[in-house]
Amino acid sequence: MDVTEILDTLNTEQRQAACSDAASMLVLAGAGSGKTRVLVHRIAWLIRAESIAPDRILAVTFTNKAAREMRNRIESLLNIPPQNLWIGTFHGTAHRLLRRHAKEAGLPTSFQILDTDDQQRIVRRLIKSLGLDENRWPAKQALWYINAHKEEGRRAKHLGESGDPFERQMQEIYRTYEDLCNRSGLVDFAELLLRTLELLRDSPELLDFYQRKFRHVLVDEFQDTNRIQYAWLRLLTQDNHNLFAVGDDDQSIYSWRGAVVENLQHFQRDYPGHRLVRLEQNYRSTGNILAAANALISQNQNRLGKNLWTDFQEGEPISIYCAFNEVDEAHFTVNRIQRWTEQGHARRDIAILYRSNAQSRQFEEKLVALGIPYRIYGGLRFFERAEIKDALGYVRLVSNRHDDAAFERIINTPVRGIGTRTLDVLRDLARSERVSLWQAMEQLIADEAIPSRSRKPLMTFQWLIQSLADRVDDLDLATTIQAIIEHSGLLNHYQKDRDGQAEQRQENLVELVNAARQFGQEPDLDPELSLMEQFLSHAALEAGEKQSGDSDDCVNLMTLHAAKGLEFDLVFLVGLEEGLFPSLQSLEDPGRLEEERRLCYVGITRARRRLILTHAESRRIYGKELYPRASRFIRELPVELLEEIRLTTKAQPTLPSGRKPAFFQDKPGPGAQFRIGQRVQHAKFGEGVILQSEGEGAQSRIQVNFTDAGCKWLMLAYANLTSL
DNA sequence: TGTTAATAAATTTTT
DNA sequence: TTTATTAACA
Repeated sequence: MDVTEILDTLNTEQRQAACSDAASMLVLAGAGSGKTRVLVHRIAWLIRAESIAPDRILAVTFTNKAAREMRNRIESLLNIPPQNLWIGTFHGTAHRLLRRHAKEAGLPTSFQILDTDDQQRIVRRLIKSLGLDENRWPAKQALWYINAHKEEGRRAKHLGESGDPFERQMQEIYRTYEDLCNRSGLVDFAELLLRTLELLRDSPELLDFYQRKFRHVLVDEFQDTNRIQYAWLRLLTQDNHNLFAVGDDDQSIYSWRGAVVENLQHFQRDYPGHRLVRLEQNYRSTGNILAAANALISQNQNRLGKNLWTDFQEGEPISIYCAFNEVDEAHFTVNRIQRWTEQGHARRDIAILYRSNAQSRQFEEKLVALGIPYRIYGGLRFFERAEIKDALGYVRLVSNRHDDAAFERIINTPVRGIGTRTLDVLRDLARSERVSLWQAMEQLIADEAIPSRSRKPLMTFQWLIQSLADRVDDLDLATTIQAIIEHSGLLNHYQKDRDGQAEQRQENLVELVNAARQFGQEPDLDPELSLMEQFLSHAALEAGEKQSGDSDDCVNLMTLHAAKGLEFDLVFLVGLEEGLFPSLQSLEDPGRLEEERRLCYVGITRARRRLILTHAESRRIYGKELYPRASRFIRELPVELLEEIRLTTKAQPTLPSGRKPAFFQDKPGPGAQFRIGQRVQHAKFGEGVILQSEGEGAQSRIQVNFTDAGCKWLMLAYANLTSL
């Protein structure tokens, strides 16, 4: 087999990594250094040069998208689809193992996956049923508690006795939640991972089998792994240490979600004899952009260390625009976008990156006003939409009557006269008898213990689900879902236009049937499992596209987190202000601040050719006017790389030193006596010193260095300064 | 049972 | 400011 083509296109370091003969390998892959390339070529190398059977390679990623891309690229590199190659997300792979070994894992074969929304509903309801005050015990907090413990591998039974009443209460919630999930056959995202870890750990035969099976394990985005994921990788590679990890500590931006960057160090400790390769040549950005990124990230402590370089030109300087407020910021940005596209550049190569989703609105408004197509990343995804989840709720209950999450969701959707009181009785009964809500309902109906006014709708519901199950028995997946949507009354329910979304919702339901039909044609389905179950799992694990592609050539708007892994010719990094980016919550904590800085690093390194940073002097946040200082991240960039953009109406005449601009000296009114060096008082900013001025008349602006608020450019006309 | 008024909360989100 | 959730109401 000719393997040169696998190696030809790689640089020295990439090649070292791809065809290494060391068991374990840690690849520190800087932004834009070709990390996916290395992974793909490594797999190709293993198959072609080392004759490893594809089914003995496991490659794990974090997102479905990354997994898909890797699969596609391997296919095109090898020219054939590598059969039985295990490429998938951590959760997808865990799910696959749990389905295969449900019994050993202590799960019913028909277990269902809870997404975050389902999980929160369950916890909220559970807190209620424990008779707790929802204000004192917010579901969100309990959710966080549960997930954090699961991500650390701790079950409720592992938690020690505590004298702390808060801790005790949380433990009880956790215990009850675990109990309920077990009874209903429900598995949340964290549970998928933890369960799989326990499965392998507690079953020596299985562990042995998979250790032998997977001769090579490869991981993408290794810096994002949490404790469970790392423990799981270690377990699988315990005997041969064949772990190939690719990551970048400088792009670790998910520690708040349980990612443990230290896993990079743990790797070095736990895999003695590993080889370490740094990929530092960047194939994406101009020299200036990389210099800025390097300078910024060098401010962080405890890095493994890495310096990006490129063969490309220096390129243009990095621009900074200081806007008056968030409206001006959007105005400026969108004007620049228009200018750029008029020069013949594609919109799809432009991105506006912000710290928080709330910032998108201003930009949207301006884009709409100028008729520039755009796309926002990060809305509801297809399988997360209410109507879709309702429909799937019926499907779930039909296939597993004990699925309490599904039961809760659809018991009164569409409304069928089952009110809160009846539900409370049901929940109490279910809890005290330790049965599912469905069983509680059956019991309640049988006992005739409730008034017939509440009993009747329950019976109707029971009959409905039963009849759906009968009707659907021998139908295929798509027809089943179609039938369920029609006969459950959901379609009818969503025909009523309450919020102008009726049409969209109905379309989505039709689309769901299409999706189900298409799903039946998928090539890599497991013939051992029912199609329905696989479809439901698919819906939970891969929530679908964020948005249907309305137009191909769109300006991209997204958060910095969402931008990781993407690249654009022109990038606007907006809202660079203290308290916004870095975020308010991170200002006090050096660790969190470093993560913000890494986030900024990620943002900068998204840009291929041109990077424009903006910040505003005044910004409305939650209805309050704030006057934030420019972000420290701007100050951390080398001045020589930067170019400040000023929108002056007229060119400023160069004046002999000592002379001040005329308007500055004899402008009538309260501003008359302002001059450079003058101490002034501002209503919001307090005292400061005038540094310089620019512009004429109504456009004239002055720069004032305030004692407390820092340096600001102000419109002289609105600044309302008094001299001191 | 659906509407409305009040109230609270408000980063980031791969699965 | 916006948004979601809940309590009150007709």
